[in-house]
Amino acid sequence: MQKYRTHLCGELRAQNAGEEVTLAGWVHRKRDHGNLLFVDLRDNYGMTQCVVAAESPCFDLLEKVRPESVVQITGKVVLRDASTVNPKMPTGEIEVAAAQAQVLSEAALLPFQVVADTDELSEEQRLTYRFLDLRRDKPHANILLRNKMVKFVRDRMWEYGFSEFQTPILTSSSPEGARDFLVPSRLHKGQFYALPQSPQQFKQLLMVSGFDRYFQVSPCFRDEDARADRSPGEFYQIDFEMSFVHQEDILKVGEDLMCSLFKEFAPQAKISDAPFEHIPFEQAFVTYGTDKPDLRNPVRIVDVSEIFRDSGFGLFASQVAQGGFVRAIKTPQTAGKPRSWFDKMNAFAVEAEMGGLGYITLAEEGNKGPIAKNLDPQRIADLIEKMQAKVGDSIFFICGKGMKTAKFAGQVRTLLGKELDLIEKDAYRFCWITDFPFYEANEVTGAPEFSHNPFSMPQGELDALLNKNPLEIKAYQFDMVCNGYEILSGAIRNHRPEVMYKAFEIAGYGPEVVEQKFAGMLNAFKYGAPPHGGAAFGFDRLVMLIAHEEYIREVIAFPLNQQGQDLLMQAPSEVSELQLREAHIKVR
RNA sequence: GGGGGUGUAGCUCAGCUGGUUAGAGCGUCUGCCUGUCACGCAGAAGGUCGAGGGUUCGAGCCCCUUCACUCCCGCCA
Repeated sequence: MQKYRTHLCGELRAQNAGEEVTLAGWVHRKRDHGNLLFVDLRDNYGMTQCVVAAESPCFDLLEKVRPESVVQITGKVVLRDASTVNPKMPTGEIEVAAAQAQVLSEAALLPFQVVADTDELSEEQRLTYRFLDLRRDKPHANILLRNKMVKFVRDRMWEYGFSEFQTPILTSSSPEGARDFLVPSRLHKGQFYALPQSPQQFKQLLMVSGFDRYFQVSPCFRDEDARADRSPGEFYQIDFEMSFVHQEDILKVGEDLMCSLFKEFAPQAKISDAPFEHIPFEQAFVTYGTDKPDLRNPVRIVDVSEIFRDSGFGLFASQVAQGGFVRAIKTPQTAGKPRSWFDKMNAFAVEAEMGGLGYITLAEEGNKGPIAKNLDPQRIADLIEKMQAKVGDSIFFICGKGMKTAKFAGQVRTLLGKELDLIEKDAYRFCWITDFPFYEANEVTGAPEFSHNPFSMPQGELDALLNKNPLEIKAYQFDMVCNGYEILSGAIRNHRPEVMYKAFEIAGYGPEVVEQKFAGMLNAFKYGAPPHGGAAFGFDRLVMLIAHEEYIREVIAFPLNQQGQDLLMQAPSEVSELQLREAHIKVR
């Protein structure tokens, strides 16, 4: 039987001239000169121009065939004249003189132009016809990039001595965290499986089983609303877990993996050297106003509350006296900005319902701005010293209480970085956020409750739980952040039942709750569990960063839309009465 | 659940202060064209202005309701 193709569409070069070849692919573009026709034939690997003379037996067929049809073309490779060489195409030195052609699959009229490089298509169009969208250069390249990255990561993990596992997709509802996707059980009326939010408990059980180092490219399911950097429904993690390790051993693996991955796939970019900076969680909210700082932005936030304590500037002084704080942001060479620019910054604060954004500008002829008039010279001098500010700089002030104000300072930092074009270009800047609080106070009652992850080990272990103020206990828990995205979350796990009981007791749960919620794991820990810990990278986000995409759906072949629907497969959809009956489901 | 934006030809969009027959580019179709590579030239077809209601002599434009998509907040151990 004749082969569909002898060569790929990106393959032919000048040295193939004279060979008879057969290509198969999609009709990318046609240029019809009446008695001479050019057909660009495209496949996964590239594009080749086929030239069809009026005398060719396949002229009529190719002249009529629609774009995006799949055709097979046989002919001789011919060198192009110097004047008709196309230096933009890798195959531009040659063309195939079509002698025979066959339409393998005729394309209907297209809903949109697949090859148009100017029009931005709507998300809805693209996802409804995702198979066409994925033929386009950039989406196609993104998926291939993802494919290479997953192989790279897998190879590295194997080199590091990790074993690869598969863990169940049909499992039980997890006690904390996001909303579960539920799957009704046919055999057990009224009972449900849940899709895993992560393989958390399974990977810990594998450690108890003695496998030492686990990893998985693992699908995770969370029934929460979408964001630009958060795909609805499902996503993939590079999940790993290690036995007999301390926190720094896990960090080392994460750093090595990221440094090698980003050097491989973003060789031109500037990349943080390992070890990455460690920023304690609470410090992150002071200096950056967020727990996922973009370190490409050089702007920093400084606490200057003490300078305003008991000062003549009543508004700030009274906030400080009431337990609030004043945070300052220095911006270089902004004193010359027009008044309107400072007004714009202030308007941002007003819109965020933060009152306003006071500032001082340090100019030769004297300090200006609303704050300068109300603060005595000594305090201004202290401020300038603390901020290491100089003539030409401005200092912005954020004053208030609590997390809301801290986060607002972070928004101002981001705005100023963008506004003044200070964000470092072509760079990936990594850091660790460490020392997450183990408990946080309930907003209403003030009682301690788990702030993040009840699986993680409190720093100081049982001793800390017994002797410290719960709200001051930190966890061996950490995130990795790159360019403002949280790309990893991990922890040293709590593998001691007695510590777990105590940790839950402080959060207000009796032993029966621990036994009920973590039956499997707790039972396993009673029979000899190694100290262990691990982490998981958000793989889609890594691809997104390297592909320079703003939206995570750009690196997922078949993403759900924002409403969690698959427009192509029409999911979710209604099911038959029989299916419902077997699943013991009655739809109201 | 809340807030913002968008919705006009197959696609991407314009449409002024409410005023004649709703436009452009691309695509499609027809004709012409032997060196293009986003080929070119000439012509044609193509519209429930998201839907419903209202105001008005008159609505793509104003008002109300509603739907869809999208971005953000909530949510995401």
